[in-house]
Amino acid sequence: MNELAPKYSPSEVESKWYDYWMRHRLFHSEPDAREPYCIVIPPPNVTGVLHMGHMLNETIQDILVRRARMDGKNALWVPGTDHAAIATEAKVVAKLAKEGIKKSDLSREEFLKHAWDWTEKYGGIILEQLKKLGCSCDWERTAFTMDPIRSKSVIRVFVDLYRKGLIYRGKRMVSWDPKAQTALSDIEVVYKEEHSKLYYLRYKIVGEDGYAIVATTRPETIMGDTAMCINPNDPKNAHLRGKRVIVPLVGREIPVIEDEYVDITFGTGCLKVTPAHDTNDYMLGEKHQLPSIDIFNPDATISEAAGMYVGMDRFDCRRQIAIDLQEAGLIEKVEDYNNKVGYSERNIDTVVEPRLSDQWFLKMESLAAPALEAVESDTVRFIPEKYKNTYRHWMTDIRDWCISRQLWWGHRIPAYYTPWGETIVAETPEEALQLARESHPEVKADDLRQDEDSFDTWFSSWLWPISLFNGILEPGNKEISYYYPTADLVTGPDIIFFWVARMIMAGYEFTSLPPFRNVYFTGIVRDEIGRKMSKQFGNSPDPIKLMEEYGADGVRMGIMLCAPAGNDILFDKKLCETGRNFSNKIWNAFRLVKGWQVDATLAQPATAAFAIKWFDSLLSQTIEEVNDLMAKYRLSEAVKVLYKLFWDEFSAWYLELVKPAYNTPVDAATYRATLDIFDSLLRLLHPFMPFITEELWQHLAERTDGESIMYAPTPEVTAISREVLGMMAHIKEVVNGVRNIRASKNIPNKEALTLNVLGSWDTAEDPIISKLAGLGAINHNASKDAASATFMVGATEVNVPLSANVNIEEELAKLRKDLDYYEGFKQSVMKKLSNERFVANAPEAVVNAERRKLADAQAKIDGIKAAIESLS
RNA sequence: GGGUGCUUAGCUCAGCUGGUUCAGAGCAUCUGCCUUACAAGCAGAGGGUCGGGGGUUCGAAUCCCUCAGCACCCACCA
Repeated sequence: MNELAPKYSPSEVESKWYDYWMRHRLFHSEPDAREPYCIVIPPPNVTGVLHMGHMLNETIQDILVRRARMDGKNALWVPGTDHAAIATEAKVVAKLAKEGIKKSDLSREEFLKHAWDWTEKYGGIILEQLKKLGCSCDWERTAFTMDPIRSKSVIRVFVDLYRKGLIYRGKRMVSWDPKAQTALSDIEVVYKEEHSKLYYLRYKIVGEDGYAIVATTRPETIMGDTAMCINPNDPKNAHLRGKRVIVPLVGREIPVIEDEYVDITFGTGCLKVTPAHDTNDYMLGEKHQLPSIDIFNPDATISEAAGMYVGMDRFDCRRQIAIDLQEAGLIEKVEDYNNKVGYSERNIDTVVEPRLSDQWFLKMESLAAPALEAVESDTVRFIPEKYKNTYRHWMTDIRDWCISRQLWWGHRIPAYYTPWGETIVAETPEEALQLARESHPEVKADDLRQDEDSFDTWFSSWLWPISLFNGILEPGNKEISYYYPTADLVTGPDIIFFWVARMIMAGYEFTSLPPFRNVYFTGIVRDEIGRKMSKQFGNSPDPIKLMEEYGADGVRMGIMLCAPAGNDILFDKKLCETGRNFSNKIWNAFRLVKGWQVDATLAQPATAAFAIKWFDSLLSQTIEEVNDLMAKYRLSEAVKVLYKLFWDEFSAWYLELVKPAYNTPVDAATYRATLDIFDSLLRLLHPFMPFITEELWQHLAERTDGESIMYAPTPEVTAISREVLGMMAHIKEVVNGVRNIRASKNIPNKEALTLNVLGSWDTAEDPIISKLAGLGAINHNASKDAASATFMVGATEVNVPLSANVNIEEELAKLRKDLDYYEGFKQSVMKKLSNERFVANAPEAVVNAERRKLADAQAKIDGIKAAIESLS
């Protein structure tokens, strides 16, 4: 085994084992008698590539799935991708533009052909990347939100909701993305604070000399003004009542209306009303029956209806109109102003425009009620809990969901318009035709016109946990009955409304059950200076390169070491280095053990027997701790605990204790026990570091083809001996004392030292201490050696006689410093104990602990004093 | 404007139910070691009045109030 290289190189190992797992279908799950454990992947965009956010997410999911599998559950992780309507369509449009093709020149079918080509070419790249990371997804179940089952599910759900009366179509003011030229839902608008200008415009009062001054941030919309509004309770504008004013530059006469909506304190208290381009103005327009002039084209250039600046971009128009107004003397003043501007979530450089259009909506109120209750009652548990508040807030004030998009890439809305103006919603054109013929038997298929719009991406992904098991089309089938509700959902808090909330609603609406039991919200991955990682900043390291550099296990460790649930994580490559170093540590510990020669005739040394007893206790204790942390989803802490166990306890203490001298064999019992311990450690680590653990596990025992550590059970807690743990703590204290002396006096490890104990302890510890501290002898109840270095173990003084000259002053100074510390400590304890109220009120155990502290401190002080005396 | 978090060592953060596992970890720094498992390593060391102030309590990093700073989410005020 010593032919193993001194450095672990992950690359071949990783691909070898992934192939092995795949070949033996070890990720595959079918319903059986075991308890199910299921996670559905938050489907990444089909044409996306892996970024650090995914790395975090998928690593966590894989840890949970692998752990559940080793806990004996029938674990299933279902992978898949999302068609990502706007994002993908935008990519395809951009690609076509490069080739000189405009979307508007293509038919719907032609465009979709391009989009599918694109999907086939780039789709699934991200899934291959997940394999590199070690994700144990059941690839035989890979799904796509636009594959036949998922598509049919979406259509069926729409028809169902329509027939339940929860869907309506209407002309509404919606947020419009002028670049993608589609409507958006409210939550797809991202507001950003911006420095802008507040223009004070002069509206001439008809029949008078004066002007009414209106403050606006959007002077380019004046062509759409159809009224000016004042507050009826505003004395300073009372003179405008019933008057008419003239829109500057435009010259149109508009009425002055009154409405309490207007804020008297803002600007001049006069508001220009542009019903076509502002949500509030739209409401005012409806209320006061004002005409509406839509001055924008769908791409937000100025339309014919504006009558001027036609064809100009809205922002160019704003600049130009400001100049023209200035020249015409129609600007009173311009102020700096900060306001919030809405951007399109998917085209983040595009300012959305409120726009009146026909859209499809889903009524949310009845859907929200059970979904809210589920989270409030912890039927669906949020981790961390703080997101319950966010969720409640949104759910109690939920607005109807605009589900139609003016896109081609997506599920086309199954609504058919008849020549006589009826709307028929049906799953297929055939069904629609049949329904149409009930009233008009003569109607032909060509007479029905299908709605051009498609669905919001989230209108398909909200069904994901159900549709993956075909639970919409075949409710109650074997798979959905077994795997659903799924166990855990792992996702980012940024899509709590987009996805999580809606899945819960869909769960109750279509299955009467929650879609999952627990939602683990990860943090947002940021770079080392706190910026969100994104392509725009170019601050996201390429995960594939990271894995090449540090190994998938190293990267997984790196990201988990800094990923507490719900807190943002500042990712630093250095953590992957820590992860890689850890892999190497495991590798080398293994090299050591496998390099030992075994001599079956040898008796087991007491040192080794003790070490095994101690480590078994420690292992059990740690398993308990890790179980608890895993149950609380504190994965990051679990990882740290295991890291410490392997590195600090197993490698630095245990292996040093059982290690035979160079070129001497080890006894069989110790060897066996060490392999067993190694086996337990590998199993504990496997969910976090699947590759290296599988690689080393194969060397521990013979195994048949197809066996894997993946299915080795999580180690169980056996006996924990407080006594042995206590002994080891004492041993470490003595050893550390000696090592400290060696370090400060520059004594090489090879030089054997003698220990004079001015007192005694269990001599069973002595061989262990000697081995670890490099001692020649330990003398109990010894007397003081004049030339020696001193340290305290508890209240017992320990001397190390030194051949070299001892600096008495230095020793004394050290002891006096210790003395000061313990005197101070004793004072504080005494103060506590002399406080009657403390003694009366504190629990007895606490008081007793304080008394013990006092006694210990006193003993220590006496010991130190004696030491000082003997030196002076 | 409303809400939710955060502030602990130079940096990034743990610290769950107040009390000897309460002042911790990793990284960084410093010292000494290429000691045949590992320099991607080993053995040591230094470093913090737990953001400020107040309160509750026998006892506060931990609970409450308040101030300051930061972050995020939600909200139609031009």
